[in-house]
Amino acid sequence: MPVPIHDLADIPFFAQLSPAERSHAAAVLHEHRYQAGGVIFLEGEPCPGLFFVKSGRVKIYKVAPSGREQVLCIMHPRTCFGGCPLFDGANNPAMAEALDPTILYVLDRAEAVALAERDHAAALTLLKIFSGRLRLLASLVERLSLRCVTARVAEVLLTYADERGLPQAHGIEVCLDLSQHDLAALVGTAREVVTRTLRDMERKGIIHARGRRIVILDRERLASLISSL
Amino acid sequence: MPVPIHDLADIPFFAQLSPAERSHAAAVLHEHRYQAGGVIFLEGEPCPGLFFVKSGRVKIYKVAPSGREQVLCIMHPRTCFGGCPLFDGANNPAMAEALDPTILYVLDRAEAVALAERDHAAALTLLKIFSGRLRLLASLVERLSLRCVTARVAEVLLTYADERGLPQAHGIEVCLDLSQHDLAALVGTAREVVTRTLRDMERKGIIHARGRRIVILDRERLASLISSL
DNA sequence: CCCAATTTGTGACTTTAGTCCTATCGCGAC
DNA sequence: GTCGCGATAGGACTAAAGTCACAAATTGGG
Repeated sequence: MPVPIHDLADIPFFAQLSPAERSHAAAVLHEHRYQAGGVIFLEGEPCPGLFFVKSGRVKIYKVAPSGREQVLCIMHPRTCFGGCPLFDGANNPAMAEALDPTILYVLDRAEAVALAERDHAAALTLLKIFSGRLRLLASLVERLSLRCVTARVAEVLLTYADERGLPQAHGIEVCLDLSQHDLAALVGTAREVVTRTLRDMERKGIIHARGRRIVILDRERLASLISSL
Repeated sequence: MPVPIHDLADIPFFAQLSPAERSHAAAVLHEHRYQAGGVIFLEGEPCPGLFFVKSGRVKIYKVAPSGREQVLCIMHPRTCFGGCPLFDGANNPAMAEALDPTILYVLDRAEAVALAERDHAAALTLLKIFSGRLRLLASLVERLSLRCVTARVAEVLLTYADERGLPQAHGIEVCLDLSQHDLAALVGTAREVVTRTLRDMERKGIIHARGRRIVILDRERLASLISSL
């Protein structure tokens, strides 16, 4: 399954490659499709390669024996994941699952390693990507350890509002496009606790939740919750 | 303050450089000394460069407004830290503080970036290092989110036992060389909780704690605590 | 050796968050 | 429409962890 070159241009990692490398990549990439909920890989398995999200979203997460999940990161289109096992030689550190119907481009393990070893610019790009990822995980650790559930939920809402919020009559409308189960896994708590937290915010007039769409009525108060407790 | 070249040979990052790059590094490195408790850098500051631990240990951590700390990582001799801001362009994601009297070698920000851009092997080495760091943080997130305090303490004890434990008459002796305050920050809880957890394990005959030295009496039972709750 | 400062140990209490269970809602398939 | 299923709401209870206050022990300087 060869991948059209022009489809690679909008993925930053490929955009940055030399034209020669880019067309070589296009020739060796594989396209994979998943339906929502489809498993991409499991923790502990050897990593098949470097994954790029063409469309859809991918949830990278850990699972406890009890079944509780903790999301590490949700990968959006144009981003890549699955790189760390290629360089530290170990297996997948977490699970990956499609949140939406998703199309991924996969660069085989051997091809990806060879590319990083052959192309200095590609290696530097990966270094940048990994740096950002480290920062993200560090801040996740901070939130989990040092902030209460309310603060964590508030932060997710505000982050999404800033990135994707639609200004509206009564406030900013955010569409998380996550079930409460996934939202709970994202903030590291149980589903019921998220329900209660959202209800609470609604009762206080801070947000108005209708299904997956949430309208932020009082941005100030929501922001102040981030530092609560 | 030039650094003797032979002092660099035992730091993996430098060992892997070409002799020319290594001697250039030696010429531009700065040596910094800190006493125990000395602040190396603060979260949010611009990062001055890439740090290498010659001797001593460095605690990388986040602080809450309340003063509670969460350790991300304790850096031992021969390891490096402070790299991520060099490549993602942002500021320090966390604090760094010496746990012991510590000697660091510092490669200026500009020198470090230039080295990674000039020397492909150095970039790949950093990629390996960052990969390991990502895995470490991911597992920290997992522990914080999905495991109880007892399990987290048990895991730290066993990890140290495997890395540094001295076989002894009644079990394996571990010297954490951490105050309970730092141990609490390492597992992400309050000091009192760590005290109680250790006392509990002692009462059950799993460990015997005398000051900072802990003897693991029943490895099996300690290991089984890791999956508790 | 002794004092001050830090570290450790403990009890009592509060708060937060997790669990269990049941009810209701809402959407899609048919 | 309506049946059924998964998602959401919510009440009641439990358990884990955080907090506070203070006592005891240890350590390292002088």
